[in-house]
Amino acid sequence: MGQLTRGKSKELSNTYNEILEKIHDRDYKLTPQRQVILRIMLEHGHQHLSAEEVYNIVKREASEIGLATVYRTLELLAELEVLQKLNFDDGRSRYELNDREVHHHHHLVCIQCGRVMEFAEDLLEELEKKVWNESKFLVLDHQVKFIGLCQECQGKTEKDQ
Amino acid sequence: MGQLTRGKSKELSNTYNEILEKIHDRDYKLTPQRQVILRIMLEHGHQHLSAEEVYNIVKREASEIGLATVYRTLELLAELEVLQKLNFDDGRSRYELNDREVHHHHHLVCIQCGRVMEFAEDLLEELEKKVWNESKFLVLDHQVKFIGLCQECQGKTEKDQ
DNA sequence: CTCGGTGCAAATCATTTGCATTAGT
DNA sequence: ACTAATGCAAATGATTTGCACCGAG
Repeated sequence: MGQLTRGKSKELSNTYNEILEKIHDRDYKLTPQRQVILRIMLEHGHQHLSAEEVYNIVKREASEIGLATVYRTLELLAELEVLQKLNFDDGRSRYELNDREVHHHHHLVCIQCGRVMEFAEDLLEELEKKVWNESKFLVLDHQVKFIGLCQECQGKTEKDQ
Repeated sequence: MGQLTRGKSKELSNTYNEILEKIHDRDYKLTPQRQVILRIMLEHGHQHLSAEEVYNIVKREASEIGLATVYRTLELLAELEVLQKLNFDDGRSRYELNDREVHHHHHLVCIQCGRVMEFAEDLLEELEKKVWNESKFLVLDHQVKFIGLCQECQGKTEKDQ
């Protein structure tokens, strides 16, 4: 949230204004719908929202935006690398803010309660380097998902259920 | 990786017969459909097949199995940890053999041509340990996906297309 | 003024499900 | 025999798309 103003900054942009600028640079139009959805994603960026969830938040907070537009806008923001599209095998895509500071983290998906937690990014650079050295695949991004049992559910499985 | 023979061995099983036994142990019926699909997955286990692709192979090689049964069987085999369910954001789930020897590897997904390559499993144990130490989340499995450009497509993007 | 963007409804498409029939055990 | 498993076909549910209208540049 600091107001950094100087510096060329990395490819990823994250402040509201930087993103608006990015939209403009790519000759996309700055519609009120896009602004609303972007604002909501900036506010709820860590919540792994699905298109429908975004749609509902919009309906509650602002007036209303067509569901199709929500889909199209989320897709657009993912293409702009503002959002990251995620899949937790619950039958719908989810989006999270691609935060420059936090970069992305790993996801811990509990098979019992379905909750998704986060785990600070770590150790992947070394692996990416290795991928490049051994296969010449140019890594632009990565997603790491751990499937298992969260602390609460570990207790449960032994006794109940 | 070594041929450990003693000990209780890990949970994963992989030979045709071991899997049949596992099906039997869990009181699932050993139907010809399940045997056919299992055989096909053992033969094409590295190909990230979708349900529909399995369905077509069945139709070509053996007689025919209902698509719904293919879905149900793949789901069953995933539950038995014989298969791993994967998602490469192409709108359908894919399945790959959960090979005990190779364990699973990371996936390199090319954003240009869509091809999916594999990369030997590595370095994740350390990270899993860290996850446990810091968050007490019990990791049972993981999936690592690298998104980027394969060697061929790196050339293309600079000139063509 | 001109297109790209939006909203709606209809279309798609993967996956799931109800149910009568079949077949492992 | 007793159920679980199968195979349809119909239902579901997320996502996409066609198209008339609207509004950002």
